[in-house]
Amino acid sequence: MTAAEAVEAIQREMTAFARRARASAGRMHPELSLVSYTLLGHLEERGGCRATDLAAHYALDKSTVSRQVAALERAGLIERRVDPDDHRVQVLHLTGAGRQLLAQVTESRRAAFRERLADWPDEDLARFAGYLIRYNAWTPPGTTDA
Amino acid sequence: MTAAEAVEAIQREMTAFARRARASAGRMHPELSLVSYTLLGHLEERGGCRATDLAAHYALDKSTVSRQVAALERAGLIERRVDPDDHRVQVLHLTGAGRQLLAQVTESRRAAFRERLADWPDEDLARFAGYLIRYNAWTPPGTTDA
DNA sequence: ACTTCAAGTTGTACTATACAACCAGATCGG
DNA sequence: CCGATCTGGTTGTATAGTACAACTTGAAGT
Repeated sequence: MTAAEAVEAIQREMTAFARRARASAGRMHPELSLVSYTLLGHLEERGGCRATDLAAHYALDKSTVSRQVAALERAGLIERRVDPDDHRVQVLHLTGAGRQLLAQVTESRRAAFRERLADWPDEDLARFAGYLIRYNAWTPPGTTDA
Repeated sequence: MTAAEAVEAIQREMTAFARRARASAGRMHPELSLVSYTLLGHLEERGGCRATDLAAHYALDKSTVSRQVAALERAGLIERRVDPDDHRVQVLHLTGAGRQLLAQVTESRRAAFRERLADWPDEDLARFAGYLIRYNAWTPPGTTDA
C-alpha cells in the first residue's frame, strides 16, 4: 500500500465509521444519545463544569447545549448548582442516577468494543489506539487549542 | 498500554471521532451532507443501484432513502431510470453534475485528510489504514453479510 | 384470478442542531 | 454611582435527518 492509497483508505474507513456510529449508538442505548453520553462523560471526568464550557469543547451552539442539559436534568441525571460568585453561571454536576447510568452504558459499550476487538493481538490493539489518539489530537494550524 | 487500556482508548477515540465527523463534514461542504456524499459515492462505485439496496447497505429506512434520493434528483445530481424488466424498480445513476460534485468534494476531503496525516511516516499510514479496514469489516456473529 | 410479496412514496412525529432575539447578572469607564 | 457593554443562559423559529406506519403499484405464486 502506498502512502497515497493509505490516506485514501483512512479517509474512506473513517467516513464509513462516522456514518454508522450515530445510528448504532442510538440503537444500542435508546435512553442515552451519543451526545448525552459524551456530555455526561465530560462532567464525570471534570467533576462538573458550565454549559458554556461544554459548548466550546464540543463546538456546539449554546442553545443546543442548553436544551441537552435541560433534558438531562429532567431525566434526573444531572443537577445545576448556581455559582455563588457569579449568579449567571450554573455549574453542572452528575447526580447519583447520572453516574450510575453513565457507568452502565460505558460498560455495555465497552463490552461491544471488546467483542469486536476480541481476536486482535495485543500489540495491534496498542498500535491502533495510539494511531487514533494521534489522529484525534491533531488541530488545524493556527488554532489555539483549549 | 495493556490490552484493556487499548480497548478503552479505541472506544473513546472512535466515539470522539464520530461525534465530530458529521458536524465538521457539514461545515466543510454545506452543499453535500455526509449521507448524500456517501450515497453518491456508492452510486459511483457500483455504477448505479436501487434505492432498496442503498437502504439495506447503510441500514437506513427506505423512506429516508426515498427522500434523500428525491433531494439528490431535485439537485440534478442523480437520475432515475425505470428498470424495463421490473417496473417497480428505479435504477439510480449519477448525472454528469453529480459525478463532478462528488469528485470535487472527494478532492477537498482528501486534501483535508492529507494535511492531517502529512507528518505520519508511510509505515504508520499503512498500518493505520489496515487497522481501520479490519475494524470496519467486522460483523456481529450470526450476521449474514450482504 | 386472488393472494401475497417487493419497491417506493407520503403522512406524521421526533431529535439534534443552528441562528437570532432576548433576559439577567457582572464589569468597566466616566 | 450609572449607563454601556460583556457574558451565561433560555426561548422562538427553522431545518435536516431519521423512523414507523399506511398506502400505491407492479410482480409472482398458488
